[in-house]
Amino acid sequence: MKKFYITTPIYYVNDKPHLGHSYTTIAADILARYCRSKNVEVFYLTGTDEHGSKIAEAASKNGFTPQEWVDKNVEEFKLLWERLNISYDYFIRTTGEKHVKKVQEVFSKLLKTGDIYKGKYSGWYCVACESYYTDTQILSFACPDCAKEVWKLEEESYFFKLSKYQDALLEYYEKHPEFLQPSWRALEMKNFVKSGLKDLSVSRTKVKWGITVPGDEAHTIYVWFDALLNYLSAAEGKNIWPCDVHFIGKEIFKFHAVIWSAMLMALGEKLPKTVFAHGWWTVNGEKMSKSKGNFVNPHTFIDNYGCDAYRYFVMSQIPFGQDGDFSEKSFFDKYNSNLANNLGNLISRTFSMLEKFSLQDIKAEVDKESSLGKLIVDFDKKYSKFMESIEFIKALELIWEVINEANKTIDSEKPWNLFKIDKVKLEKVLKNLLSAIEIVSKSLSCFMPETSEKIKKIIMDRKVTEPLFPRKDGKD
RNA sequence: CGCGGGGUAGAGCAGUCCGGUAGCUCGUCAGGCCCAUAACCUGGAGGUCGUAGGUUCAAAUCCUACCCCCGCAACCA
Repeated sequence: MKKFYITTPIYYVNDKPHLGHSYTTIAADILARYCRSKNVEVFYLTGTDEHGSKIAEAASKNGFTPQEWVDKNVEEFKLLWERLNISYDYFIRTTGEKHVKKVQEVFSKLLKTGDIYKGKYSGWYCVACESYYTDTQILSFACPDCAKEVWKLEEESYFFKLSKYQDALLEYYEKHPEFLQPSWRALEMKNFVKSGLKDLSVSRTKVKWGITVPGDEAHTIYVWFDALLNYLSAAEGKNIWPCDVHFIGKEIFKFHAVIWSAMLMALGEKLPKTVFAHGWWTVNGEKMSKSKGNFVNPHTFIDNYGCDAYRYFVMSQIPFGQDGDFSEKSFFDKYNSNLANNLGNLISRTFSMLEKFSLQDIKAEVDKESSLGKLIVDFDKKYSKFMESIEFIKALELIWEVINEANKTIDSEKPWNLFKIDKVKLEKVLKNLLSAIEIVSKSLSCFMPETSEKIKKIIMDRKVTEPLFPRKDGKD
């Protein structure tokens, strides 16, 4: 049996899960479900990143130990994934014993091979923000975040020999065009690597909440070095490395395309087959940010519209990879027009006709001569192509093409007239519609699992008991 | 000359590689239908395709210059 290993990033537990987190996780879920539907054995990994100074800070501010704090916050993520019907196979936490051990093991190994060495890190340090900044980030000796004075400091640090892998990385990108996607984003990464890589500081003396460097208690391991290794530690013993797809947001593309890849090279491990960086959401045209407090809380939309409507909206609103905008207005419009009117109403009218014309016993059968039938015949091939090239929006458009054509067919064939004049034709038309609905239900199972099940049940019962997506009123 | 993405109807986007009647969704207007969740179907209105030049019989599409928006520019996941 083929195996497929897919991951989301591990999310930093200090934030509550928002639109961005849910987007990546839903996308990965859709691909995972698609693969399972093709009888591929899937390992879908998600989890949380639980180390770092910000977490320690927040914990103490709230009167918790860091561990208590992350234990509490991780539940927020698990709850949301449950509500969104996320079918992950394993949830990794970087404070887990197995992961910690793996990270220290890797660190020791690279120390031994010389890919990690002890050196001196120097940079501009802001006492208030407790972090370092580079020359380019500093404007006239002021911290770019809080504008306070910064000081040139130097401290002992372990470094990863990132520079050593510059040429190997470029060669790898060249030989594996499918590795970094979308390709236009890959160009950015290539240019970045070409511009020259510096060795990466992978330990901190000022951060206490982290995995300690084996044999050197004064240092903790840099959170990214720790976090990236989750993909490897979670897979240990499962014989599924290399990973097939890392789904990530564009803001962390570099960490995956460059640092993670170099780490794997240093370890002698294979690189993942694909790293796919999706775009960012704006909200009502504005960037999501803490200062604006405009993070979209998925729960609000799940409460009002349901889990599947939410999954549908985020996938249908923008092509996967590009940036896009989230607004309640567009959510509302899409819900009504695509889900309630097109899909929901198609199901309603079809099954009410079956009942009205006493044709509940007929079986689905494609009329290959009809334009609807032609769509159905070509469907699987096109659908698979879009899913496999991670063009989710195109797969959805294809499904809606069938839905719209089915609605058109009803209008042009006028079954209510056929009922009076041509019962043979009537059956033919309705059988064709049934096969359209079957294929819609089947192909929607990755995107909207609950809805897909509901439609299946409607097909079985030959009866709609309640609307799939009740139309919403009250918004302009 | 740091790197990259983008500027096409009221909104959101496709089309640009491989020039040839400017297309889709939503909204809007008119008509149709009556099976259906006031849903569905058909048609109309609405764009000098960021600006200025150039190549060509023909440019949203190719070339040149410029303007505007948005990311990235490594130690905050």
